[in-house]
Amino acid sequence: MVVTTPSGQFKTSCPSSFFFSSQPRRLFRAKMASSSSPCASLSRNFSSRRNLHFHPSRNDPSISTTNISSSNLFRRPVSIEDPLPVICKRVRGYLWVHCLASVASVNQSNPTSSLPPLLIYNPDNFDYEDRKNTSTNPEHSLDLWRQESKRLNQNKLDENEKRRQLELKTSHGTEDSNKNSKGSPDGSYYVGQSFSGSSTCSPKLDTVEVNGQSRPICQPEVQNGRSGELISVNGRVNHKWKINSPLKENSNKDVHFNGSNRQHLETAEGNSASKGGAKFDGTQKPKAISTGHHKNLSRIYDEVVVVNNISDAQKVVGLLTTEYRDLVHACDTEVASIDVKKETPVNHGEIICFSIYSGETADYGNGKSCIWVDVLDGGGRELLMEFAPFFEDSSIKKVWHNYSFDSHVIENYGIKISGFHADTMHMARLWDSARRTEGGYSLEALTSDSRVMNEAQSCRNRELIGKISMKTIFGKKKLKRDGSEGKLTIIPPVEELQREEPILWTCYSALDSMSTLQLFESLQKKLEKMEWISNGKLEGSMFKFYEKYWRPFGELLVKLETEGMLVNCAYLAEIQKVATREQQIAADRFRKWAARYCPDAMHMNVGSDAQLRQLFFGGTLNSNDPNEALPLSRSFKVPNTDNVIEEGKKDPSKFRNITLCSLGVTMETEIYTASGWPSVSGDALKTLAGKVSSEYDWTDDEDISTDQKIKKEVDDSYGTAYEAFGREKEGKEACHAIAALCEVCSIDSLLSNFILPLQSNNISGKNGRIHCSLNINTETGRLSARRPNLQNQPALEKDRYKIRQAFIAAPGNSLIVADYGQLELRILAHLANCRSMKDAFKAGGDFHSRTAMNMYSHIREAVEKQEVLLEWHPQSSDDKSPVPLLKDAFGSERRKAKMLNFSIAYGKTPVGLARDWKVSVKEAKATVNLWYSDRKEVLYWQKERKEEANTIGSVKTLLGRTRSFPSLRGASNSHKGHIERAAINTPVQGSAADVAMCAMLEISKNARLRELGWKLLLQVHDEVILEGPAESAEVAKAIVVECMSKPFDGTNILSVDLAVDAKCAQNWYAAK
DNA sequence: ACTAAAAGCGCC
DNA sequence: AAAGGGCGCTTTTAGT
Repeated sequence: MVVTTPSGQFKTSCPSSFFFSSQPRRLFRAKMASSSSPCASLSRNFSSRRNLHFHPSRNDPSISTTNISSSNLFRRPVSIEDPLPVICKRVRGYLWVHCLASVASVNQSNPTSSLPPLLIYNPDNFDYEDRKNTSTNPEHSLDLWRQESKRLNQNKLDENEKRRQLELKTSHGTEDSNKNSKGSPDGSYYVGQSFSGSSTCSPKLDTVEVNGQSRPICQPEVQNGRSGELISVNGRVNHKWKINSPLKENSNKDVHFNGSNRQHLETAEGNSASKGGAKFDGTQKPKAISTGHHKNLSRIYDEVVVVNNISDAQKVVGLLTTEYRDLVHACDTEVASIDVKKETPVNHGEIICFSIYSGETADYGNGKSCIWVDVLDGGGRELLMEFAPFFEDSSIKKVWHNYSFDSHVIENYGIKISGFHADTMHMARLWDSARRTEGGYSLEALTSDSRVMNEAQSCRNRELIGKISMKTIFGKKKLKRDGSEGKLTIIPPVEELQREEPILWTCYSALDSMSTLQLFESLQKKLEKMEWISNGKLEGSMFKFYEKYWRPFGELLVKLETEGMLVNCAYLAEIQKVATREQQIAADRFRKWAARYCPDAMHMNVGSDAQLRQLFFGGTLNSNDPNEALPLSRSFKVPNTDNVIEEGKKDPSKFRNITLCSLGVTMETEIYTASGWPSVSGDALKTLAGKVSSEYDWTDDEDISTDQKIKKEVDDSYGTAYEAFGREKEGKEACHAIAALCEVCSIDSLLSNFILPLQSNNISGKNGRIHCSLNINTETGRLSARRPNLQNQPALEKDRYKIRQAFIAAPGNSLIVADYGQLELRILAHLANCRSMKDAFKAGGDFHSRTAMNMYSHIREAVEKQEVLLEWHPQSSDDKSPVPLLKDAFGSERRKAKMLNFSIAYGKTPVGLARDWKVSVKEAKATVNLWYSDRKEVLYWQKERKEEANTIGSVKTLLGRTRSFPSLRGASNSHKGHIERAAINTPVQGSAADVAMCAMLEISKNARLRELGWKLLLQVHDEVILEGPAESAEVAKAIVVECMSKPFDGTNILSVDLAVDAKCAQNWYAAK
């Protein structure tokens, strides 16, 4: 897409989202590149970079259509109600906007004839003259657009309906409608909502693998590492480390999974027999196996019963459900057609095979003990369904490694798994929560660790204990051009392996379930040897803990994931428009200002830290190493937005260099990054800007009211940039400009972290519900959420676009959002048995005010004399308290008290507080002492925990989970400090997690809630969200509050009450 | 072309 | 000598 002016020259500053600007001034035309895309209904791309400049993408490989992974996309269906057919994606920071070709295309020879003018508007540059000259007008073309999208949408719906019908007829799979026949080269063809997930078994039509980047085999128990050496620089703590990320360490480092993993089941029902037969008819010999691994692995084959036809399946299922029904069975699936890094397994992924291992005593034929079922080619679905009686039998014990994933994938076939017995990943976490830095929790890492496996019972293949990674077995070094081996390891797609290397693949896959069972046995023994002390009482072994809590909890979490949260995508699309517009305005403000000092700043990427750092702090020394300094000016490669033709070149190149110099004044900063460079974080920028508005328009002073408002602002609301720029108008302008920059950054963050990804298809299943994965994978026992992380959605005050409003209840339903009040502080009061805190909680009311009162005698006196009130609950809107409230009269004291309440549980030091409060360390220390003076028990308890960590090397939570600190020995002092703070915090945070877990179990156990149809959807540490019929919302709310207040089998074992606040509403925002 | 590191930011 | 715990995710940039 090329953006031109009427004269044919390229223009910049054409924001992407100004479809309906209220004050358009110039119309930009879009020139349609002739497209060979099969999806002619889409235009080429409009592109805009993160700095929201439009630029032509003609010859730009970085934004060419071919290298865009479809998974980068978010798509919006063209609906009748919402006719803007926008398909955006982010590629290396650039926002792409696709528009319908019929609308966006333009006749090149006569540009005015066919371009609908509303495509993209820029309010600053709209040319009224131009508009007059065109025969089209925005209103008219909007109608055209609506008609066109309606028509297209209808076509797609019809097509989809046909397909669905077809799928209902054919019982499994569909014809490969692969990437060649669908979609444009970038995979960005139109997909309506109804397109995805229309059949659990069907190939996903809305995704196309472009680069084969995705990981085809799915064991998403592996995740990024986090932990390591702590370094801190100028008052900032940073975790600088590289710790074994199991994923990278074991399987994915330098591994390239070749080819598409988007292929799927073939139709060919008739092939079933021949294919299956050909594979394992006994005439085929294993391929020559050279490596030791392969040799060992192939021995597994003697243990494996290959099931690839119905009658064999019936035979083994018969054994599983009768003779061997009382054994513990380990199960594992292998799944294709899913990108586990980006997609939820709910309504995604296809099983190509699975294995069941019941221990060596089982005999499924010829003495073979492991079942391996081929469900890839032909008849696979029927074969899988034969196993439903086994999977669905609640009395048959099944063990999994990362149950969540396998459960979802199997449930995609309509099988409701029951009989969950254990998840070895959770057991391993319970046994040792510190493996993140010691190998992780992947099946491979666990089963290859003799410390984990030494309790496994001996088995015939003793030397084979342990999973072997795909990389080890199937990885091949990619050959370089000269024939030598490259660094990159290539692994073919799993379907290919299953077809091309059937024996090795069978062994690999069967080994997973065999390893899982052995791992289970070993971990069970280990947990049985661990004492379980809950709230000071010996309760038995930690395996009992597992059975009582984490087994049902693990199962519950899967249910939550399956439910998912309903998201209002139309709303998100709306706020996206608003956010993009506001970001654009702010970005323009900043850029115009910056260009006065450094012309090239007009074209800079305000999303680039390096460029900002150069602009503001060019020449500044590195605070770690005074021998290093930022250069005075530096050149950056930016996309050639303006198609500037550089010297000696004919055509404009894709990129060009801009030179950023510093602004010419010395900016002071106290905030540095870990590596010693000046920070350009939001905090740092806000220090420069001060608390001033970003609205200031310094280019024209016509807006008097704004001007007056500015004048009223006192000087001290300006930040440090005011002084740096000479304390005059220039200084003020600098502050306003930097404030605008802050706004750009924060809006950008909201957009790219929340608004855009929430609209993506790959994290939602059918029905527009988002299914994040909830993991028990933290050191403290808290949950974490991924894909997407629903636990960090913007909270009330900061949620300027009310993103939580997008999380809604289904029609006729309502949400209940219930959260604990000061859960961690209550836990601390209980654990430390702190009189003062417990009294304050017993008294109720505003805890922080009460803390302030207890800290400061003058406040206490004021309260006693009834000069101020601790709290006031107005009965009506004009009901005012007779005397001032404490939080108003003694605001700063209460703020300090509140800050301390939260900080002390985390182990914050006086130095840190002094920095936050901008007071001396001495003063901060005095305040901290004031806090402790009334809470000696807390001080003592914290000291105990530190000693416990130092002597025993571990601490415990309320319900008796242990967190150990293996890295304690040989730790540096700063590392030791970190461990001690963690030792203080873990019992608090971990016990709070225990309470939240119990509350969820209590809620899920509640028969009444179940009858009423209420279901848990999500947990955010001290908050749970449920959805159910609106008519029973109030009843359900009361039950939820009851469950949460008495979460331990209907009682509260704590010595403090648990305060619960609950609300019902249609969306998450309203319910808080 | 792919990856890792660094920086930053969202939540409780 | 530094100085708040626990997470997940995105982006840019540099290195291979």
